[in-house]
Amino acid sequence: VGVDHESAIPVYRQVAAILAGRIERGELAPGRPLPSESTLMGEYGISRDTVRKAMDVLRSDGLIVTVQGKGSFVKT
Amino acid sequence: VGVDHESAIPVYRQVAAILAGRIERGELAPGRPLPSESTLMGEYGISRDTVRKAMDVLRSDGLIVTVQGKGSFVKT
DNA sequence: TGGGATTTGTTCGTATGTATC
DNA sequence: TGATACATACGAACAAATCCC
Repeated sequence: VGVDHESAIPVYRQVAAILAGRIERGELAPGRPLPSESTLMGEYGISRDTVRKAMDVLRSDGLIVTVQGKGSFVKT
Repeated sequence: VGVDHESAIPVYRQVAAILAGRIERGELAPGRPLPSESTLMGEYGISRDTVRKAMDVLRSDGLIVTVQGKGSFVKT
């Protein structure tokens, strides 16, 4: 599963949708950490800024919580 | 020798070039430790993030090796 | 055995600038 | 004009490895 830089859908929304799907399917279970920003940058070949924007969406949707120095976690 | 924050050359690349020069001249000899990240932060008035980016360059160029808890050393 | 100091490793928080569309 | 995306740079917090006493 990758991102499409040609798509009309912004990359950060594509990544947010991908991660939301992984959460919905339980692939990323409640309480578990998401991949780090650095890992996601590598996985999808995108900048940290874009990763963070995707995380902002998930946080706004109440799917994750983020802790400085620790990581982002699927909401329980 | 200092860094120029106004230069078009990123600070981390300037620092990498400075350290590379010190290695080339033998001022930092093979096997010897480089100054710690903390020391370099003070010497050049830059953040740890920037110091580490400079180290990344030197490591990629095969000039140094880094060991957690010990330091970075000029490659022998 | 244990604890403290030092050092590097990893993570998120924030701001600025540039380029593109 | 505004949204998107990348790069740079500074902070801050926590973790892990090493060393020494």
